Amino acid sequence: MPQTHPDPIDPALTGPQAAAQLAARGTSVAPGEPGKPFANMLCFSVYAAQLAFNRLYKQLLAPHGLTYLQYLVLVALAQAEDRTVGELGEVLFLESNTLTPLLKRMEAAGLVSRRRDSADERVVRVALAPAGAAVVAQVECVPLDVLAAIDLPLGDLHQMKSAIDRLSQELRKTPA
Amino acid sequence: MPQTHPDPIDPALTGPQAAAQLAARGTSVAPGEPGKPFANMLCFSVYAAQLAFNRLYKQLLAPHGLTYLQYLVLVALAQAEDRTVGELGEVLFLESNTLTPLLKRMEAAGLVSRRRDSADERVVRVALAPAGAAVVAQVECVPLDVLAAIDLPLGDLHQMKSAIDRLSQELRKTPA
DNA sequence: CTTATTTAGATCGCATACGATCAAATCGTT
DNA sequence: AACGATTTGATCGTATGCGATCTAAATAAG
Repeated sequence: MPQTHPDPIDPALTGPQAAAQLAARGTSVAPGEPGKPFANMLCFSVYAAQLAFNRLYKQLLAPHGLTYLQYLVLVALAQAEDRTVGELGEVLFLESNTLTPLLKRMEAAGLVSRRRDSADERVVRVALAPAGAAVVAQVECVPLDVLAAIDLPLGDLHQMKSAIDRLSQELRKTPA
Repeated sequence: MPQTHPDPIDPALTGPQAAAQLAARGTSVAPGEPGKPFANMLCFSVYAAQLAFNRLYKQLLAPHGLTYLQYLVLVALAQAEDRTVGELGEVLFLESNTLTPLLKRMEAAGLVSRRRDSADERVVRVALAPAGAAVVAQVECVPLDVLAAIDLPLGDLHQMKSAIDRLSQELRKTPA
């Protein structure tokens, strides 16, 4: 059966794409090349780096049944008796609309426990469950493996982290 | 009706979360504080920066009916006659499983056109549609607005971008 | 004490991302 | 021509993120 491709792309407006060649110097910090559309966009560099980090972590965490965000939650919980959903949101820069479904999945997987605070029934306290603590121990070496995969001087990484954190702070100032 | 909270958190394993205090020095490049679980994780800094960028761009792009990724696609298409799905994937570091639904939504919105290559029917060529070109013109100033919101020296941003790009490259090497 | 306001999570819909799989078209070899 | 392997997108299921809205609990006002 030829000519019946899964997605034939029906009419489709052809359109005069002559309107190209627009500056498009997003978060521009330098003039751009034609082949590399995002060569000047700091935002894209951060975006691409996050994709790369996420993919590398995914490879290392998937065998333990963890996603990167779930790993972050476990790390955050490993350093405290428990944390409320709001406190988790503060350290992760996320809201309950993201955290609640995430924490429910993690609870279903036996990684964390969720409990209403008896003093304030609005508050949900999240803590590491036994299985979660076990997984935390298993993935303890993952960050070092990632670090080992990066062939750059530790000092450079320190500087980079400080710089990115400053940038982050600046970006979080404005939205208000 | 009291005591019937939307999500009561049924049995929930209480669990001895005593297994905390684990090093958890993810992508660690320095010793950590108790209150800041990710103070040493470069990966988290990148993650948080990406969230912050995305939120700021969302504010500026939403009035034009664009998401950040859709904006990136338009920028990429503004600099070329057209691009195949694969070529878009190369510059955006994404695969067809993400791009195809995205491009279909953008086509439905009249932002881009999708066409099978007549020479090779496997290939889909994506180009800027009239409405897409118009939106590109409208959002031309967005990157400068973002840049203006960042109270840091341009030189620092240049350096930061170079450093992040190097990091990105390193991270993309390993997965193979 | 009763009502209005605030606060903490939860819910819903939509838009990314990605692993796994599939279909169609092309290419390479015979 | 024919058939297997490769290439290019598309499809599906799941997990983030987030705007908008909702509920219940706690608090403030009267």
